[in-house]
Amino acid sequence: MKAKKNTQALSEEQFLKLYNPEDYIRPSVTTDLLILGINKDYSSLKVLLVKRNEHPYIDRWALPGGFIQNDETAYNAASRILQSKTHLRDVYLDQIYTFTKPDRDPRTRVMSIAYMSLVSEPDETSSDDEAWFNLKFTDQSIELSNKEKGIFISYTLKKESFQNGIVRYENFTAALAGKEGLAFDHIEIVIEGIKKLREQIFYGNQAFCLVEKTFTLPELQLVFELILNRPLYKKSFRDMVSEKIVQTGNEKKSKIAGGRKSKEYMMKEI
Amino acid sequence: MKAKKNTQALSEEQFLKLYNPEDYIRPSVTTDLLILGINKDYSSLKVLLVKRNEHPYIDRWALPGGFIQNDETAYNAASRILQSKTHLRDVYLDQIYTFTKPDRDPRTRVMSIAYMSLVSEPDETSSDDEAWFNLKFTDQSIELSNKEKGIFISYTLKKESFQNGIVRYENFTAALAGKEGLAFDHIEIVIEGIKKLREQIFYGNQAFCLVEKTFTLPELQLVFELILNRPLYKKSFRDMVSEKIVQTGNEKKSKIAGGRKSKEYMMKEI
DNA sequence: ATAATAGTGTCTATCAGACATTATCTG
DNA sequence: CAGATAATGTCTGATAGACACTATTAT
Repeated sequence: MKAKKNTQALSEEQFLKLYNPEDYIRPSVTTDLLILGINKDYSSLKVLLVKRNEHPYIDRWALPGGFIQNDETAYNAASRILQSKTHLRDVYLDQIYTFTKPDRDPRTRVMSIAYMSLVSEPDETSSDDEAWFNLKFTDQSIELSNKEKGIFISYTLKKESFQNGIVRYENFTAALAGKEGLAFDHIEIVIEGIKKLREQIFYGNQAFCLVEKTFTLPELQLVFELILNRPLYKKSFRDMVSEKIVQTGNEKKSKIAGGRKSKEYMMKEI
Repeated sequence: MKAKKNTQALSEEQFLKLYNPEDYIRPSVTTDLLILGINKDYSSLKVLLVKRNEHPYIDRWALPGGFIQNDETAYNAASRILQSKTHLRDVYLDQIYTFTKPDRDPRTRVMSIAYMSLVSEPDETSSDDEAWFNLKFTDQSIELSNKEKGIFISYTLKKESFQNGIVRYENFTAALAGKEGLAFDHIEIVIEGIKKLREQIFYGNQAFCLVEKTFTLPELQLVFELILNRPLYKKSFRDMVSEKIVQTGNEKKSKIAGGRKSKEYMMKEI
């Protein structure tokens, strides 16, 4: 089969020798990471942002990201960047979507393959150009805030109806509400990532990535509620997760004064 | 804000002038299309394949695809390629996944942003290098066949368990069973596309893209069953779709002799 | 009439939503 | 004990699975 000639009577070997990648458009390709975690006191969803120290969008906050190297898959690149930021291994990491608007980067054509990572116990990195932000995602707005740095990034959301063939989508469109927003189109990555996580959280086991190895059901429920941004009924929630978990035998004291001890659980190994 | 200088004391304007895209890795980026349709007699799921007339994988069947041009989004490129193949407009077209293995193309680094399109009434294109193939996707195998051309492409599937952080995936891995398979990693695109379609079919309206504007419920049920590759209970199915459809008032005769006439339906406009 | 297909009726098990009750802990 | 939190009980309504039955057509 290798001997097969093409229309110019070239074998595959000859063809590959003559092939010049410069004949085709070659954009830069990056991967950007939506790294999510939960506050230690389960009061807020958190997202890791970095402050850009270079043009374009210099001094703006952005999702961590970087160019994909020659010998890497997009996943490998995302994994490398994730490790350089969090020093964590074997962490949940999944492709969200690929963003390709021609003008999304003013330098040159840059496409971005976005990944989402879910980590437990975000350690309090306290560098100047890297920080965990509180993330609040409602039907009306997205707010990213960091109290220590006094930064409050805010977008208002409009639900817009898109038509794809005969299928109608309800999609969020973000409009910057405050003075300065995230760099590039990173707010769209946040939106797509949260949307995907909300779709999957009931069927997959993503929530278990955001709690510690052992957890109580009130804690796990808070994780679900933070992601979905709505309260869940305690009994229904417990019924729903009951066959995914197993008791450790231990009990945990509630963080706040008063109240009964919680039973401790682990994810059930199949 | 434009006046802000970077570490080399360059303004954004100066920086962009000096910025050289050649300093970074720039792969070629294509989009490949999984274009699905249903046989006129609702007996088989169909996929549009093209025969490659150039190295690499010359003479192999492949998903239609092409390079993304300078001024296009990936969606625009997919839409352009789709129209050149099917001459259809306003058709369902959605991003599936981006494939980035460094060696997936022997020419050079080529990433592919895969899209899925759903069309009704595949017209019988009967050219030498473009044809609709029957697609059968079971838990054990994927078979792509075209009787007129005497082509039967077959892969056996293994369910493999992948671990992503704490989340375990059941994923299909394809191994070529026949003599020649699809070009490149296109079988993976088929797998990812069908997987995504199966996940969405009950919640979205994708099935309506595969039938004609008016349809009967036995027809619509066949579409679901072909995609899911399992039988559905008639009554449950009808209850499930009942609030998405509306009667036209017409009746349609069954294609085969004998049997009661079916009522005709349309998708309900919201 | 018979076979084939279309369309309904109904029972069951499951499960999310909703709310009430019991259990346990701190001060 | 009061107040707070954890855990469980129970009712309802919706729905998927399963099967049975009725209705309409062609031969």
